[in-house]
Amino acid sequence: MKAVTMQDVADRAGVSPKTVSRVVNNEPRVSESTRKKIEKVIDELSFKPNKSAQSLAADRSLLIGLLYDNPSSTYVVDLQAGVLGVCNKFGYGLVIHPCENDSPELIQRLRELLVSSRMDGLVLTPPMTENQELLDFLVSSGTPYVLISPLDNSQSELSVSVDDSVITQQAIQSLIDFGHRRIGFITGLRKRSGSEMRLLGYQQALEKNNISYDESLIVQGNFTFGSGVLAAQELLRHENPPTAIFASNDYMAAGVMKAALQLRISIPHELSLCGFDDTPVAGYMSPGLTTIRHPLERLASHAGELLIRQLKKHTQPLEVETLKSELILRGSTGPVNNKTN
Amino acid sequence: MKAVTMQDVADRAGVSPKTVSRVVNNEPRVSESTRKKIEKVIDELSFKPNKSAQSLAADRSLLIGLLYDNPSSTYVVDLQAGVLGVCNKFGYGLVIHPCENDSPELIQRLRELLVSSRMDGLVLTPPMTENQELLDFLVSSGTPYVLISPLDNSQSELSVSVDDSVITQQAIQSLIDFGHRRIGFITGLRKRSGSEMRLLGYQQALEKNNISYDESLIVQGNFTFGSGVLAAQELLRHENPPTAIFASNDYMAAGVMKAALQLRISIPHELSLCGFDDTPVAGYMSPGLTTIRHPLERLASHAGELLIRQLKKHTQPLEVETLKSELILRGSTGPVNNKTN
DNA sequence: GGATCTGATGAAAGTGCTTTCAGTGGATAA
DNA sequence: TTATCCACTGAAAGCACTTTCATCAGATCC
Repeated sequence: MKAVTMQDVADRAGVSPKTVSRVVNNEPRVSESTRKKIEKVIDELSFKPNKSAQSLAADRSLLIGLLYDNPSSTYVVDLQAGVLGVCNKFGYGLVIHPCENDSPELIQRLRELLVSSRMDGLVLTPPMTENQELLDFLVSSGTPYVLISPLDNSQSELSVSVDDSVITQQAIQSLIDFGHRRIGFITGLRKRSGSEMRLLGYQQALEKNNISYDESLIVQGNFTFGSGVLAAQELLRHENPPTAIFASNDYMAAGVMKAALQLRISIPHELSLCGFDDTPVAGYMSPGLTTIRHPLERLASHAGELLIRQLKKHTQPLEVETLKSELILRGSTGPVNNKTN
Repeated sequence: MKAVTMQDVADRAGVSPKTVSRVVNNEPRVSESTRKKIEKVIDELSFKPNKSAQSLAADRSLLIGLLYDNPSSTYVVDLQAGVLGVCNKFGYGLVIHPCENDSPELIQRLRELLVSSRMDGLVLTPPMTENQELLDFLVSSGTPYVLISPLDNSQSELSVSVDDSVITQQAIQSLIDFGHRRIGFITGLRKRSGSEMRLLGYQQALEKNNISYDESLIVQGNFTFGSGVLAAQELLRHENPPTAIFASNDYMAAGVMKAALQLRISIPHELSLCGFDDTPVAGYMSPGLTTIRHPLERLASHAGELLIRQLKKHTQPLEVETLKSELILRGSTGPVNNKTN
């Protein structure tokens, strides 16, 4: 089962290896006729270029890296799926790199990875997208990268984003439409722009509906189940408790559900609850959790394609496609229960 | 920032590139003194061999593949973490390959991947571990592989396994110790050996405690939330319903919880519930779900190491370490409620 | 019509490592 | 002592591509 080489193709097509190489790499300066001829032979022999040889000769690895630091495995898997898809499409390999954004060794580790894997470019996800030290390092080392960001960061060609504030506003609006006026908000880690954008969306929705912003309804969480429980307890023991709670992710929402159960507050009759991320938990809770779903896989594939097109020389620029997040309505939200009013 | 080559090291150490290569690859026939000397230079220059060149010259990619087809993303991420760890340790790259075991194109896709990525070996996970056609293909194509299997499949050096039956038996025993005698069992997909092993463990536990096996307490599920709901409904409407239910995974257990809620059956007071896998859901449900945790990451790293040692020429065989699954007790299981008796 | 340009093609020289095979010198055997 | 062996080392030839640069015919120009 000896592998077919470029030389084999060249011989069969009656051209030089260089011309085959031109066709393989989509280079110009090949007459249409010889291109067709060579493509035919490539097909017949089902020739695949040897990646190692390509890398060695061209001094590029045909590898891109995906950096993430996210406790939600569904999030990670969706990202991977997206990037993997484009990688396959363009003949690139994917190097996955789970990391710890807060680790002092982050950059050192990455540097090692960059040396050993020689990745041609990187896709960064939050929170690394906001790690300035990291970004500086990448720029200084000349590593191309693309960000998947929760900001509408249209600043550059370098990022793909969905605006968390827009969809959050929509979710809050849906609660308001159900008649809720006092809506608790559990934040994520405040330093993350995603958290800030969600809070912003909340504020915008209130403003739009002339509901005054009550600081005491905003409780700090840290994206974990436990923090959701605590935050909910605080909110639900409020002297004038909210009739709805928006949690900045599903895990905290699950925490709210637990707290509500403990306090014998029924969802959605006495309390409406909305999460964020549409993790499997959301569907498996009782009642199902109303939540927000980002088109993660497509975001990731978009980011990957952006990166790869930037890396390849002879490619058309990517047409931009608008990606929309979705509000998933389930049983955890509903009309305000009037008996309490 | 020109990269350091083997030649540079050779020059600085006053030896030939070949000797440096010997040191890098841990080959024998190098005197201790020159080995030390070369290692010193490698350190000073922080030389890393160029993977592409290595691959090209030695005709091996230094890549291993991880094949999985599992809806649980935590499962997938744990596996990846395990294999990734070993890969880094041994200077290998990891190619992740989510696939569909039932797809007729599975083998074709894999063949393409094998051609384009030239992976040196594969780690297979269930259900691919039981896909004979796939295994045959791998053997015939001469691709080394290692299995992560739920069978105690000590048949070969080629597999790493934990015996699902043992830990299931333990879980059922714990229910029996709580006084349960009628224990419902929701199976997974029956063709999977993991499912069979779990059922076997259930049967063994009953037998050991002289509890007769009641076929009507066994309901078929398919690992999904929905199937859990249905199975639970069937069990709970049984004329002589079980006081405890074992679901073959957490998702189905979540389904049971939902069904119980609908039927106003309280967990754990009126019904004990045990899941399998210890996914995040288990911790986020109310009450928390008693479940079983496999040491997945370590299984995966073990499998990876087994594979890589097999691939590398100059390595010691791996000492076997016994990996144990764990029963995680949470609020969903408890003593039989005597008021119903 | 000769000079110049241009698009298409190929020859040759890398790319950084491993392989194969040929030494080399000292130790062991006869 | 001489033949044999063995541990250690290196020279040279790849590996399958890409790069650079040269070539060459036909088109374009004045």
